[in-house]
Amino acid sequence: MDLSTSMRTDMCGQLGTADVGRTITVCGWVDRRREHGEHLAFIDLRDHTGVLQCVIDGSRDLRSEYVARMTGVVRPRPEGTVNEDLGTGAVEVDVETVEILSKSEPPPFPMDERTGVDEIIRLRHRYIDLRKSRMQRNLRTRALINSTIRKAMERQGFVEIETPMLIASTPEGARDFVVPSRKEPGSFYALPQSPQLFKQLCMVGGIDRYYQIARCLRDEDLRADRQFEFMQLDAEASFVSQEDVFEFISSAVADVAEVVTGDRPGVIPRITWNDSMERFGNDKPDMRFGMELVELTPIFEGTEARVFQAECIKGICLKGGVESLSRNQVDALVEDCKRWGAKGLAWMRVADDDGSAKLEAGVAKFLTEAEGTSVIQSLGAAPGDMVFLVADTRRMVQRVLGMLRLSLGRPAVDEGGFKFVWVVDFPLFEALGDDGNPIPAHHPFTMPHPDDMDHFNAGGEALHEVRSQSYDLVLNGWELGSGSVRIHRNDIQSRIFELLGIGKEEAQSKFGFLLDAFKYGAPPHAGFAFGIDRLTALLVGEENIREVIAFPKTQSGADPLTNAPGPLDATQLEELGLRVLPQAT
RNA sequence: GGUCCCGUAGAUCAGUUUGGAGUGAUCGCCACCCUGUCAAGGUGGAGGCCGCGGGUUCAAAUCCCGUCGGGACCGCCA
Repeated sequence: MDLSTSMRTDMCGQLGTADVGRTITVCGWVDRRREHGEHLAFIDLRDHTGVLQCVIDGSRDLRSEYVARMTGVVRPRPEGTVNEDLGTGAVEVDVETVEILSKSEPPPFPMDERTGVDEIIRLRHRYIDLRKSRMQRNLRTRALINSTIRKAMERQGFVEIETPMLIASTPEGARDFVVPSRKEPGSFYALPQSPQLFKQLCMVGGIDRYYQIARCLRDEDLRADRQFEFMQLDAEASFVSQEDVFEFISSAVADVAEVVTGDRPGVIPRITWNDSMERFGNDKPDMRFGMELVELTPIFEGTEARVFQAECIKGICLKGGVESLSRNQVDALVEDCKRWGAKGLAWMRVADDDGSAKLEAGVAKFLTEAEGTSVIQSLGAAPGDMVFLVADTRRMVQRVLGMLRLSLGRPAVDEGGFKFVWVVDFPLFEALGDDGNPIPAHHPFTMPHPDDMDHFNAGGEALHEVRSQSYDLVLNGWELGSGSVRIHRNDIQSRIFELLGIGKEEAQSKFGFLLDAFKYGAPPHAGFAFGIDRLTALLVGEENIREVIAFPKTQSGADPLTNAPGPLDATQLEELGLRVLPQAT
C-alpha cells in the first residue's frame, strides 16, 4: 500500500534493492544509532513497517526515539555488510538531509524486543509500548479481524445496527456499570452488558439479520481473559434455527482464522454439554490434548475401599508421569485438588510387573487386584504412567479432575493449533437456587429444546432433564461466546418466568419493553455473540487479552496511564445530586 | 470475599533459604575516543527510601506483622 504523504515518499520497512538509485524521504523514530567518530554514523530509523539503516556523514544529535525525517539516495550496501536478519538489510540510505522533528527523553524501558518489561511500566507509557512490533502486530491483526468479520457478516446479509450505550439497568446477570443522570437526579443509566435486548427488538423490527461489533461492559473482577469492557461480534437473525446460526458464525470465524493463520479450519466439531462435562470436566473443553476423564464408577461398585465408596469415580492418566512428576509436585497436586473442593486426590504409579502393568504406591494398597487391573485397562495406562482418581459427587469429580487435567496437560497458548468446538445442548436450568427456584443456565429468554417439552411442561424434578437451545463456541479451552434460540412465544416465556419465580409484575418491570414488543408480532429468532479480544489473543498467541487491547486496565480495574478511576469534584457531584459516603475503615 | 506468586539503579535480574563489613551484574544514560557498524567497539562517570509502615535483634534487602502496587487462579462473570 502507498503510504506516502507530503512529508515522506516511502516507508522505512518497504525499501529494497528495487529502490536503488531513488532519492527518498522517510520519517520515523531513531531505533538505534551506531557512531563511528565524526565522519560516520549509522541510524536505524523505524516506522511501523520496519527498520531502515541510514548512513550519515558527520555527527548529528540523534538519540533513541527522536523523531526524524531523512532524505537521501537508496544504495546497495557494500559487499560483506548485508544484514540478512533485516527486511531492508540489502540496502541503506546515503543521507543528504536530516531534520529532527521531535526530541525524546530516553525511553523508560528498553525498546529492544528481547527483554521482557514489567507490564505496569509498559501500561504507564503505553504510547511508547505501542511502537514495538509486538503491539503493532497485535493491534493490526485485531483490525484485520474486525474488518474480516464485517465482510463475512455483510456477505451473509447482516446489517450493522448501533445500539445505545446508555440504557436501563436490567438486574439479571453481571453487575452493571452505572451512570448517574443529571436531568433526573437519583436516576441512573446502565452501560450495556451486551446489546441482547436491543438486538431482539431489532428482530421484532424486521431487521432480519443484525450484527454489530459491540462494546460490552461488566463490573466483575478482571482476569487474563476478562476486562471491564470488551468487544463482541453480536449477531441475531430471524426465521432461523440453531443450525443456521452455526453456519453464519462458523463462516465468519473460519474467515478470521484463515486470514490470520493462513489455514482455514474445517467443519467445527460439536460436543454436547453433558459429554463435555463427563469427558473434560467443564463446559469449555480444550480439545488440543487428550487426557480425558475416564468413568471408573462401575469398577468400584461394592468396593471394600472406603475412599472409593462414592457416587462417582473418574480418573485421568498422565503418560510418563512417574518420570515427569516429583513427589513434591504430586503432593502439591493433592493440595490443589483439596483447594478445588475434593476430599482428596488418589494417585498411583504404574509399574512394570514382569511385562504387565501394575499399580503401586499411593493408594494402590487399598485396591483389589481386579480393581487395579480394571483401572489400568480403562485408563489405557502403561508402565511409567501416573494415574489420578477422584471419588466424590459427580459434579465435584468433574470439576476437580477437569482442573487437574488442565494443570497437568494444557499446552502453551501458541502450541497445539486451533481447535474450535461447538458445545451444544446446555441444560435449561443450572440448579436449584436458595429460594428453591431453578437458576437459568443462560438467560431467561432461551428456548427449551423441542425434544424436552414434555419434561418442561411436567416441571419438578424433570426440569433438570430439560435441555435448552443454547450453545457456546470454544477455542482451545477459552469460551469465545455463546448464543441461543430465543423464546418468541408468550406462553413459553410466561412459563419460564413462573418457573424462575418471577411474578408478572416483576417481569413487566424488568423486561416489560421486550415483552410488550413481543405482543406485536415477534419472528422466531436466534443469535450469537463472541469475544473479539479473546479470539484475537488466541490467534496471535497471546495468553492475555491485555496484549491485544491498546489501553487495557490492570487486574484491579485501574488505568495506570490516565489514573482512572478518580474522584469527582464537588461541583460535578452536586450537579448529579450525589453524595459520597465516607470510606468504611 | 479467598488462595498463591512477585516488588532491589531508568530497564532486566542476582543477593533473601541460613540476618553480619560498602547491595552487585548486564543493558540503558552522560562525557570523551573511534570511517562499515547493525545487540557496534573502547575509556571514564553518574545513578539505590532494597515498595511503604511497624516489630524482633547488638545488627534487617534478608525474619515476623500490617499495608500499598502488580500478576495467576477460585468465587463471581445470566
